[in-house]
Amino acid sequence: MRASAESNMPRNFNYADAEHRLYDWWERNGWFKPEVAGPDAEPFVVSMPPPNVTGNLHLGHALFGALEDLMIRYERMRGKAALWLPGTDHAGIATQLQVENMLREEGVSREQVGYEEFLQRTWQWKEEQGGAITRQLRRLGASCDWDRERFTLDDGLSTAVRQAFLTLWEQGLIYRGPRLVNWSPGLQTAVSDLEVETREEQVTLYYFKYPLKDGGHIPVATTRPETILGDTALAVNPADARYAAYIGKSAIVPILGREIPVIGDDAVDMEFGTGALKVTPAHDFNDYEIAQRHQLALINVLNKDASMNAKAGKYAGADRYDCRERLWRDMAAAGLTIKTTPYTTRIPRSQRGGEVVEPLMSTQWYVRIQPLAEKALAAVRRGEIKIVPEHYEKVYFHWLENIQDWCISRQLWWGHRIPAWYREKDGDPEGEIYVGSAAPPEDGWVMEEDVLDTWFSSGLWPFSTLGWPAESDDLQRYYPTQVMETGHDILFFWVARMIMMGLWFTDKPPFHTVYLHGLVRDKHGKKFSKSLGNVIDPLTIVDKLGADPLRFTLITSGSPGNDVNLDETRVDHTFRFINKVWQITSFINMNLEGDLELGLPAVNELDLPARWILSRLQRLIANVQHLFDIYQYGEAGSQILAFMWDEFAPNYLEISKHAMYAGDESEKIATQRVLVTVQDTCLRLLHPFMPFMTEEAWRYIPHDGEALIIAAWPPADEALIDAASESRMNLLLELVRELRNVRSEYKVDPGQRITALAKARPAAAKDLEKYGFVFSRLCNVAELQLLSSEDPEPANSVSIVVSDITLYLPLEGMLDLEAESQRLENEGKRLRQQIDKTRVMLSNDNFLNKAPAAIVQRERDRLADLESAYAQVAERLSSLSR
RNA sequence: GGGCGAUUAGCUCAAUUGGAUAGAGCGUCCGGUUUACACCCGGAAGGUUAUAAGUUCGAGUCUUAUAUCGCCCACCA
Repeated sequence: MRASAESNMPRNFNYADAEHRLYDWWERNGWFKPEVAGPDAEPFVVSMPPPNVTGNLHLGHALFGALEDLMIRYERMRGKAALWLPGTDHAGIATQLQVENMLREEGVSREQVGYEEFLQRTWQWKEEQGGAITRQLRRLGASCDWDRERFTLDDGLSTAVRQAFLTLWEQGLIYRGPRLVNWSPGLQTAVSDLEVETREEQVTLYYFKYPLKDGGHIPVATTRPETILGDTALAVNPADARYAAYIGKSAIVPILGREIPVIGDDAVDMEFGTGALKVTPAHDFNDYEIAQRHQLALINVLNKDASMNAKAGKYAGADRYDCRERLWRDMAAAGLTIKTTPYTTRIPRSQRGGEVVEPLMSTQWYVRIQPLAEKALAAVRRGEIKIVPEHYEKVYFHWLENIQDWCISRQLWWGHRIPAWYREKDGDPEGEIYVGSAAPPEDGWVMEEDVLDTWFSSGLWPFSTLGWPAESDDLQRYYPTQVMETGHDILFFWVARMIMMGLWFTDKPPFHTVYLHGLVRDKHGKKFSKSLGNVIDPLTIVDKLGADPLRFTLITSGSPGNDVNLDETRVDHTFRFINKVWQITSFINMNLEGDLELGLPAVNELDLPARWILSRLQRLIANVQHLFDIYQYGEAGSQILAFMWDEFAPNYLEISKHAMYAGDESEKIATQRVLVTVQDTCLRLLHPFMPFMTEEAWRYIPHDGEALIIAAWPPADEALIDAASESRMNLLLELVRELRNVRSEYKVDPGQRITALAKARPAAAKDLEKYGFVFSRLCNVAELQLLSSEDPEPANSVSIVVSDITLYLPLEGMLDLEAESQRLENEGKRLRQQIDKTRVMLSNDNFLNKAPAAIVQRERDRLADLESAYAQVAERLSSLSR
């Protein structure tokens, strides 16, 4: 078919104008929707990791946006029903904190405004702020199906959450009970193990005397003296000769005077501290286990805000740290203290807010996770789900093999209320529990106030967003999804839980591949932080340079699973690459007139440069395809860039000017068709990386189809791979390189058109004769004259030797015989070294027998070339010295 | 204490069935208003691929050890 291109192409790509225009155009035409591919198309579905609904776009979002949009656009071009399903997360703690901060600025607390009002304010905040993150994703070019956008607290997802909870409850996999939990005193909620981060910190280790009832004492060390008030035993190792005799005796809790037993337990490390351990089961996980073994009492001495409670005696009401100081002073006064030493240990802090978390007894809801974990382990072990990069599978296995029951209740207001009701029985207000999708009809039932961990709803995301538990059309067509692309930091939080819940509720792996990306850091590998002042706002980059440069840079700056260090000079460089692609398009555009037949001329109508560039193009397509298949998008992008910037633009474009300006009509058209084909292919390959510029540029070359976004992904055409043309052309390009080099070395005025004389064997001579214009275009050689082998060597010339070709550049007046001899000698030495090396290799029987034939042949060819070149250099040297 | 990853040019990074002279960008130096592009073009310098041993015809790539850095997991008070 024939097609024409739009004319009047602007000199530069105006991203600011084009980005909005194109995005609207794409969306208006329904091209983000999977339906564009037709009902029989194979689906390709990615569930977007839902960002915090009130969040703002940061580079982490930009990275996942760039990667997922790349995958989606690629599969869309391959004809799949590509669905990128977007959405946002209510993000329980994070959002609640934001609203609480807002209230604090108004001078009120959450408790003061009350539950109903607080929820209303939070919804209002969500409505006001909730659009920001999705608007920002649009600016990146994210081709999501916005009609299918979901929110973890919307009605459908709330139904899914209740259904999941009820099912697990009915299966006996949810239980409620008092346990020691990680308690966040500031947030006043339980948090899961995963939400606690421990970091080494400098603290004090307090040594003191634990008085014994019968007199004397046992020395003990602790980092948290206030927990002494909750001690219910003193433990020593039965094998410890110092203390074994005291087992069975009683000790007296300092200040409080409570009597507690001295017990023996292997868990006590004789080497550490004093070798004796105070046991506080209500405030220490380790002690809790000891208490279970010895049936010790639990005494909780902390309130929910981490102040001391009535059990702490005279310290009741004091903050935990005040109590620590006061108690220590009092103990010192009583002669019970020994010493304090500085000590480095890991302190547990809340991931949100960073306050020190306290182990505290409280009643919480748990998921008995073992059965779910086993399915999730099996799915990855059997290869039904693959993790990229693969080494994360080990991490995944280790976590799931050692998984603890999941505390799913949170004492927050913003979230999914746990569908449970309590009724008073025998004086216990929670004596009866009812779990169901709605309140029981009778009077007297009070709904559970706790909400579910945000990750409970996120865990259902791949199928809840498609309509589950209803057997909706979308669920049938688009579930299971294909790739889960997300950060490795939420492998446990989210990915593992999606796998567990997906397998449990739908009996299918929710996706077949997990692609993990790393953290985006600054150019020196430092985490972005406000205090360091190194934060880079992706939208500032988008405003300044456009979305395409940011996307391409993020994708090509790292490899899967590894952190991405973002160097802003690379964004600038990509910006220039985008301009380069635009300029190539512009060149082609201005060298077309009217219609052009699309596709390539017959191979026998193609000249050497055309065969060469098309062969290179096919190799590029094949490489990119392979790299996409193994998720190496960064390398794929770099290869496209290298092809366009280092081969197509500087060489083929320049060479094509010959046919374009000096060729006959058929040469001209053939060349135009090659140019258009190569550029069309490159734009298609680049589209998933930089959708805006490529879409806009595509309009300016003749093309078939309405839009690049829905154009077909190019297949590699093996028939066009032409190794012979590549090596013939490489010879010419190598000569060009050498020529430029010599010109530069001899400081020949770049504007000066020089003459070159050549001696070559017949085959190469033919190419030199026919394609002499290559030298004219690429290194300003006005004329290339072929000499016969009988011709004398031109006097006063510099010579260039490549393979079996010698070029002579008569540089009258510039030639320094001494320097030229030196140059040739160096060249000869270099060749000699390589010849020796290659000969050694080729005389090694092991190499000849074991290396693949193609490799051996390559070395033989290389040796022939090197020897031929060496002979010419040697001859040239001897004639210079005559 | 266990596990994982990284270590390549001054800086930031590539190099995926092991195969030619280890590539880019930024920075540095030299030279250019060549009608697609100064958001450009040409040239140059810069590397014992952390160290040591091993496997192999051949190692940046595979194995082992060491060093340094980073991350994850774990109940030494």
